[in-house]
Amino acid sequence: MPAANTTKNRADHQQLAPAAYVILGMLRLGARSGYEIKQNVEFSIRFFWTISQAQIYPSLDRLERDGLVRGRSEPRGNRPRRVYEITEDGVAALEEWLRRDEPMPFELRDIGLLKLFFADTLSRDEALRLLSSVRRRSEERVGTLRGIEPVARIIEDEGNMYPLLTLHMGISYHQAMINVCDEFEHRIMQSRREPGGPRPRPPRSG
Amino acid sequence: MPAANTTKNRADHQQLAPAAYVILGMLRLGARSGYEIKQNVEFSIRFFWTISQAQIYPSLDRLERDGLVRGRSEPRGNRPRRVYEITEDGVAALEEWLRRDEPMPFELRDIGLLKLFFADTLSRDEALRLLSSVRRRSEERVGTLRGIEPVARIIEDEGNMYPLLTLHMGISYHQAMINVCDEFEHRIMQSRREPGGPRPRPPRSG
DNA sequence: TTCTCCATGTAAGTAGTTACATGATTGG
DNA sequence: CCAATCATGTAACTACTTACATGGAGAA
Repeated sequence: MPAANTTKNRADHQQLAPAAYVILGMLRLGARSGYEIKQNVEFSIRFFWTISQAQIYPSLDRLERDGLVRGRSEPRGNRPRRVYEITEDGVAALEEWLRRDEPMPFELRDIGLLKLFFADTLSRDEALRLLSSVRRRSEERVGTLRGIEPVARIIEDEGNMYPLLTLHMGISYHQAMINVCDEFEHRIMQSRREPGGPRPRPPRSG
Repeated sequence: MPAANTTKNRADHQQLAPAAYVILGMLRLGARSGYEIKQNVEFSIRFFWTISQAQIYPSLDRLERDGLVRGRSEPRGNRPRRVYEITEDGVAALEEWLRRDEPMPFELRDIGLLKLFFADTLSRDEALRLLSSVRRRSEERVGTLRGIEPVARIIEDEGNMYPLLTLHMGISYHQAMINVCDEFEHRIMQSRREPGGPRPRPPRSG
């Protein structure tokens, strides 16, 4: 057999960086320029995936070299502009990725939960203030997500139903967080004795 | 007045990296060595915050220089070991951080949701397979989290109730994701006509 | 004219991880 | 005696962001 891939021959279904699949996916959904890809990302997946402008253009170049996208210059007046479309190979690569059975880590970095975890150091009222700011944050997030819903319904009418599903996931789990906050707040408020509340004794002392 | 802070004098409540607050918080909760801090992180906050071993030791050094922790050598037999405790200044820094009113971004990077978002490219059955793997992932997560609950209750009995709260948040929002998956699956299964299902027409063609 | 949007490109920085290295202790 | 655990340290890498730079088009 010929010495096919030495190190990083990515043309033949070697796996790409996640950002590359995002680009392929957005092109398939109708985005055309690097700029539009970034817009779409900001309007849709940014709640569970981000991609910076600086990644997009080099990534598009590479995808074109690999034959997964096809680009052509289409200036707007005098302003340079390059539009892309996904190739058959690109669709194949995208679908292969979607089908691929690989671990899908759920990576969360949440300063809110982090602070909350350590909130026992604070007085009860201070801790409750922190809790309520975490709740508010989720309420706001639910608000923005609900604002996006009409657009997602349009996308659905165009034959893509999964964007709406992921939107519902976002709404639901932030709603769940709100509910837990509320429950906890009520429990605490009921067991209210001394206003302000004493700090708990330090751990490992009893 | 004396020329106090030139650039990075962090002793006087300049803000630290999140990792530093994690270390302070874990010390307050009873962790002692760098090793124990890492263990505790893995057993508790890793679901919404991670910290690699390589960060811990340099960070402890710096905290000690700043007077926020106090360390002393306490070897186990011949094996070197350095134990730390949080100082009053350290507690103050920790509490200042907890009280600080700053934006608390909810940063999620989730390949599962990302794939799901683009799932309309797949056939219906393939998409449903993907959906069910996302659901399974959350089910497993709920399982592990429930497994931790008894420990969190012990922590609560020791006077720290917020770790249990953050644990409940994790359980609740994964449960919420499971529910959304189930609902969607049922809706799809009901509207089943042709087995396998046709691919949706590409967008922007009508 | 000025502002915002469209549109691309890149240099520099950094926060973080992976990987490796070392070695003592404990339990089976 | 072997494996797992305890315990620390650091070099190298890399993925990613921030920041800066450029400039045309269209609207107010």
